[in-house]
Amino acid sequence: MVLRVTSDVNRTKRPTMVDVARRAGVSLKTVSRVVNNAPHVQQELVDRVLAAVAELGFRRNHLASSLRSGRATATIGLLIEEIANPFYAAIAGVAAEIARANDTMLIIASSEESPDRERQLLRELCSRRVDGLLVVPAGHDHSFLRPEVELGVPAVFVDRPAGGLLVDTVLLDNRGGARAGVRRLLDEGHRRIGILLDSIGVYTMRERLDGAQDALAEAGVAYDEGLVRDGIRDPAAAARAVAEMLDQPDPPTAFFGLNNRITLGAVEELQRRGSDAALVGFDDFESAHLMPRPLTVVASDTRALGRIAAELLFARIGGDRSLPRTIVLPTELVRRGLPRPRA
Amino acid sequence: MVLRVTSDVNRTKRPTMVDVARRAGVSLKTVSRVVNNAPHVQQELVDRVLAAVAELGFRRNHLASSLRSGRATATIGLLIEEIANPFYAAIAGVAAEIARANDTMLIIASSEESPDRERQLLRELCSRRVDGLLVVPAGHDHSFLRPEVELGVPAVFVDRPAGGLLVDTVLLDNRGGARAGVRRLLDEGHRRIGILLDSIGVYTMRERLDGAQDALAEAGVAYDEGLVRDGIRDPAAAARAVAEMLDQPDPPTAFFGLNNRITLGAVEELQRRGSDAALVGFDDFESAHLMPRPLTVVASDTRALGRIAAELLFARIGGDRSLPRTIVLPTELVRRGLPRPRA
DNA sequence: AAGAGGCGAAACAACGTTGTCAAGGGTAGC
DNA sequence: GCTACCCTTGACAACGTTGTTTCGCCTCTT
Repeated sequence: MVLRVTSDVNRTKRPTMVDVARRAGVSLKTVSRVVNNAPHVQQELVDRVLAAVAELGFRRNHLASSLRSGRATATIGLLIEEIANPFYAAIAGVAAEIARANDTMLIIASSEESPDRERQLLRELCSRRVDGLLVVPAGHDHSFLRPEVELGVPAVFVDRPAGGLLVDTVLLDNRGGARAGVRRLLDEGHRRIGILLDSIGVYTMRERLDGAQDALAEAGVAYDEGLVRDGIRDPAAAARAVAEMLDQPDPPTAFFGLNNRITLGAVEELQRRGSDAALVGFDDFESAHLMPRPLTVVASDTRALGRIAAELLFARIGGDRSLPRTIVLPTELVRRGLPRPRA
Repeated sequence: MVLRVTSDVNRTKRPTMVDVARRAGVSLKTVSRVVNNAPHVQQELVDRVLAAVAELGFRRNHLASSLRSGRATATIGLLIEEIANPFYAAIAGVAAEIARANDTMLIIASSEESPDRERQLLRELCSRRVDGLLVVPAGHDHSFLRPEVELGVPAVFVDRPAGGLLVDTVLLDNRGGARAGVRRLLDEGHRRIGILLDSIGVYTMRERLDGAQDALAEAGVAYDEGLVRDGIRDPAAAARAVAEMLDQPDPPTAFFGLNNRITLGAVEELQRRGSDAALVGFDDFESAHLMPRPLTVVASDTRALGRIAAELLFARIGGDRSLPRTIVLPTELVRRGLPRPRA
């Protein structure tokens, strides 16, 4: 027998089942059985193998394992806009919990609102043979995913619908929520309502704007495009927009912020000025109840959104072959913020 | 030639390079070359192969690829406590950005403060042959990672040090920051300062408590254990603790919240009562400047924490073999919140 | 015109694991 | 005592890809 000097020197290569087998004096297949807790292995051999595994620091190569077995990779992909945004962080949080409950790892990718990047990332996820995809879409055409979906990779779209692809979808009642929010302002007597939105190109924003228009139409108030500001990406931009609108002749007496970051910026500016303009915002946020002024928010259960989507995905992974569903979650109008100090 | 009926029927199996090769009438290896943009392939064959790839919807199997080539998997693992917490979300956000800049995917796993789960998840990540690990540790013993680290899997610990393992570490100046925060309260004349912390078992909490004690000692103020509340996990618990302490005889005139969630709960309770007790909090948060009362926070650059750690990790992945480093980032005392309304 | 050299393409092996099958040995049933 | 069956173990092939080697052919050189 050739003396092998590599036992301690060859630290650069990871030990494989072959190494473990040699060390334990058993066959490769027996190692495989022990590592996978397969039955019908003598206790003594099990012990020898486990000892060798521990001594060598062997760790099964998950890549080789799932390549050979053709079984699932126990990985799902989550595509969102941006992790640091609390809305997506909440979705990612539940997705992680549910993935964990299903012994599955979670790959998170950020599209940063770019359809190109979205396509590239989804392709990359597929190439890693994820068992399923959770997607908050940035683009409007997802037909490029059709081959994958037909090949059996389940996908669930979250918060916004897919374009050109019939898949499970979980949405919020954006239109109804916005309608209720604006109606509240109208009920309070406001007739000039400033509307602040991120980007009209985004599905949720269009829906919310439609809902706002619904409420205006129902109340017989003319829709004034001069009161709508598009392209507001962050709180600072929202604050500037509010400032500009208030400085105009015949300024708005109320504002409707179409997402949480916009609302935050609007609160800031109104507070800075001591303005008593009313404010309703879409999306709840953790510290909304501590806002220094009364604030009505169109709240939705973000965790439920993520949970339902993830559960649906794992049902599909588990073999559910029923027709794709679209689920719409309700929103709720909630009064938040601190009571206004007496004048 | 045998007529193959499988072309459209066999939708259940994914096309492989062999299928593409057959379709394009070239060898397997030529397909591999085309897919990998290798040189020395006739343009005509390239076109035929690409056409076959498109027709079949072929996507390279990344598992097989990195198994065979032995190259990196272009994946890193990030272990944190909980994604939904803004602190970790910020870290995950930068980690994702930097991973993306390095054409790498990011697997995020949540330990939920459980050392057992932490060990299990890290092992699982290693078994997937990630190229590197970013770890916000939950446990205190990480010697189980030694075999992996010695085998060349780089690991960078973030926010808390590793136990029993010499690896790169990026920390905040917890002790110095807490010392500065408490000193501010002492300078303002406070002598009874309530201290609220999550868990003394957590490194950062111990450090911050030590820093608070430093400041007290320097000012010659006796450390009163009765003013310290441990085990405060969420804002509601913080609010309850503040309420209890204020209802005691000889209540604190100031509070020090040792993390953002605790501070949030304390703000809430102080505001509810209209108490004028002072408050300093460790950790900044997005809406801190909108808090309804003056609030001094020990702010640190969370994104920098994540960025430096991720950059260090990719330097290691890129081949940096220098000795492990420990980097401590400074904190800053910042006045936030709204000016107190005139009495 | 013949040899050298290089390029294009294919055949083959291998990555680390698991599914399949076969074989040896022991035991139970008749 | 012999067959049949099960338990245990191992040899071998295969998953889908890429590194290596080989081979043929074309071009360039002298």
